[in-house]
Order: sequence, then C-alpha cells, then structure tokens
Amino acid sequence: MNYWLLKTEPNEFSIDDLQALGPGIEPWDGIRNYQARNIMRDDIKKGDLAFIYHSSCKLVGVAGVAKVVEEAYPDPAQFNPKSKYYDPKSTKETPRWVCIGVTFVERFKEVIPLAEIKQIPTLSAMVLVNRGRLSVQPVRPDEWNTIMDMKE
DNA sequence: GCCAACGTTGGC
DNA sequence: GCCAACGTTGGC
Repeated sequence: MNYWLLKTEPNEFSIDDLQALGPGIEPWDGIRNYQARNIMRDDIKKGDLAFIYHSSCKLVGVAGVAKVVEEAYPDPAQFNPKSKYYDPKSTKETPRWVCIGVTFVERFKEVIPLAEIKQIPTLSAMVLVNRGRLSVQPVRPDEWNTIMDMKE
C-alpha cells in the first residue's frame, strides 16, 4: 500500500465536495501533465491512500484523505470537445490521458497549512516542498505519519 | 496580480 | 536533439 498527494483547487473541487459524495466515486480527471499521468497509470493502486491538497486558494494545505477505488482508465474528458480538458490529439485507440477513481475517507477539522509543513525538518524532503508544480505526487510513509500527527 | 520555476512546443 | 519562446502552475 502506497501514499499519494492529489492537488485540487477548492474552487473547482474541494474536500467538502468529496465528502458530500459519501461513498460515491469521484473521477480524478483533467490531469494533463505527463509525470503526473505516469504516476497514476503505473504506480497508483486500488486501496492506496491520498492526501487531498487545496492549492491556489486562501488556505493552502492538506485538507483530508481519499482512498483509491479505481485504477487508471482513459480520462473521458479528453474525448469531449466541450470539456476544457479536451485533447484533439488524443484518440480512443491510443488515449493519452488517464484518471483514477477516489472516494472520501476523512476531512481534517482544519486544513494543515503548507507554511506549517514547510517548517517541519523531517518533511523537508517532501515533493510538495521541493517541487511546487506536480499535481499527483508520492508521499513517503514517514511523511504521511508526520502529517497525520499534525492534525488536531 | 506578480513572478519564479518549470513544462511544452516548434523551428532549425 | 537543441534551445528559445511561450504557456501554466501555484505560492505569496
């Protein structure tokens, strides 16, 4: 079992939206970055857990936890000309982009701010801290535990 | 809204 | 396959 971090802009989709789905499955679509895609396609497995991270908003940080319930499959949005994630270069025979399915696990009482995470020495190697721009990224078990301990 | 860091595109 | 130009991400 592995740990991940999934970024989302809460204006678009937040931990509250995920919670509102209850046991429902949310397709984690619209990922249009090759490195993030490769992680979803090759590494993320059913049963893995992921932090839901709120970016580009007032309170930037880790907002909760989701569980992977569907492994990578072609992202339907890439074939939909009306979607903002439409990719005219992708074909059904050789789809370029994939998504995964996640479900709600936990909403933290308070978002754990990025600023706070940056101050913890044992978290200084986190991809989140070192490499800003990657919307799907791995989290080490010790990093996972450290952040879970930062909750109220 | 600014801007740094990074990813992607496309000419050669 | 290099690299300049351009686009995007994302914290602040």
